Amino acid sequence: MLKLTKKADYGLMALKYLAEHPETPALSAKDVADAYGIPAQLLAKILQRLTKTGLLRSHAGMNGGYALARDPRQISAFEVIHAIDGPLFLTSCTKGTKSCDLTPNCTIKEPLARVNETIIGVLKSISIHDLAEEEQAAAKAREGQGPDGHGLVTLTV
Amino acid sequence: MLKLTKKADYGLMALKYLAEHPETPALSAKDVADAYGIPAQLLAKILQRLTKTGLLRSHAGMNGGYALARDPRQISAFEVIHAIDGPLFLTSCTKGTKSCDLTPNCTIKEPLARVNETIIGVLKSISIHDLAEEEQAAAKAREGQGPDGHGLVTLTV
DNA sequence: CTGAATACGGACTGTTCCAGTCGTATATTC
DNA sequence: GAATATACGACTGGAACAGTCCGTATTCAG
Repeated sequence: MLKLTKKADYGLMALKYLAEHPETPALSAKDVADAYGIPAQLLAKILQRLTKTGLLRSHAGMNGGYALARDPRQISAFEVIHAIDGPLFLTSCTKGTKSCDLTPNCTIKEPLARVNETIIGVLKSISIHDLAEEEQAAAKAREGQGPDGHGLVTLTV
Repeated sequence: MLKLTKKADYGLMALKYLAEHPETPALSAKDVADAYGIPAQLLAKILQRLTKTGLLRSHAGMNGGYALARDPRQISAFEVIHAIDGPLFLTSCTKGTKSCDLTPNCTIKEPLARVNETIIGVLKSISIHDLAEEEQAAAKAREGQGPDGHGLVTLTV
C-alpha cells in the first residue's frame, strides 16, 4: 500500500494551513482541526510533536496556539513526515541500522535502498510553501475552467 | 512508515531467485522458501497470486513448481508489488479514484501525487533482472574487500 | 485573583490490517 | 494409486493505527 499515516497527512495539512495564514500570530489546534474537519485532540498531539521537533512554535493561554518556527520554504515535507511517523524505510525487513534477521541474504534490500533514497529526495524537495502555492495555482486554474474543473493530474495506478 | 509489506518483499525475493536459476525448468514454493527461510505456505500463496497476474507460470505435480513467465528484464518491481499489495497510494485519504470524503479540500493530495508518480517511476525502472545483477555485483565487491565489506550505500534516515 | 482558553502529556480502547497457519480440493507424475 | 505440487478459502494472533479520555500546566483577560 505504501501509504503514509493519517497523522502525517494531518500534519502536512495543518502546516500548509498555517503557511496560508501568515498574518495571524498563532492558530489553535482547534482552529485548524475545525477548518479541515479532523479530530481536534488528535491534531493537538500531532502539533505538539511538531513543536517538540522544532518545526512549530507554541504559545499557551488565551489567543495562544501554534505558528511556524521557520519560513515555510525552509520546511520540507520530509521533515514533517519524519517528525510524525519516524524514520521511514521501504523494505519491511530493515529495522534501524540492523540488517535482516532471518534470511541469510536479503539481497533485495540494496537495490530498494536506492528507491528509498529517491523517495526521500523528492519529499525533501517539496516544501510547505510549495503545498500552499499549489493550492493557489489550483484555485487560479478553477477560475479559468468553471467550478468543477480539474486541471492537474489525478494519478491512479 | 512507508514500508511495503513482507509479502511484497517475499515476492521480489522469490522472483529474483527464479531469475538466478534460469537453467531449472521450475522451482517449487518450498524450494524458494527454504532458500530464504520464509514460511512455505505463505510464499505459496504469494506465488499463486503472481501466477494469476501472469508474472509466473505454474505447473502442478511432481517436479512441478513455478517459473518466470517472461524475461526477467521485462518484469518490473512495480508489477510485482502491485500484483501483491494492490494499487499503491501515498496519501492515506485516497481510496481508488474517489477523493477525500471528510475534508472539504484535502489539498495535500495534489502535490503528493507527484511524489507518488516518482515512486512508481523508479519502481518501474527496476527489473527483476536488475535485482539479480546487483547480487552478483555485490558478490564481486565483497571479493575485493574481504568477507564483510559493504561497498554500497546503506541508507538510514 | 479568578476563570477561561490553550498547550502538554500519559493512558486507554476499538478497529483494522498484516503475517502466518490449517484444512481441503485439484492436478500431475511415477 | 501414491507422492508431490499447486490452488484456494477460512481462521487466528498480534501489531500498529486512529481516536478518546483525563489530568496538569501555562497564559491572558476582566
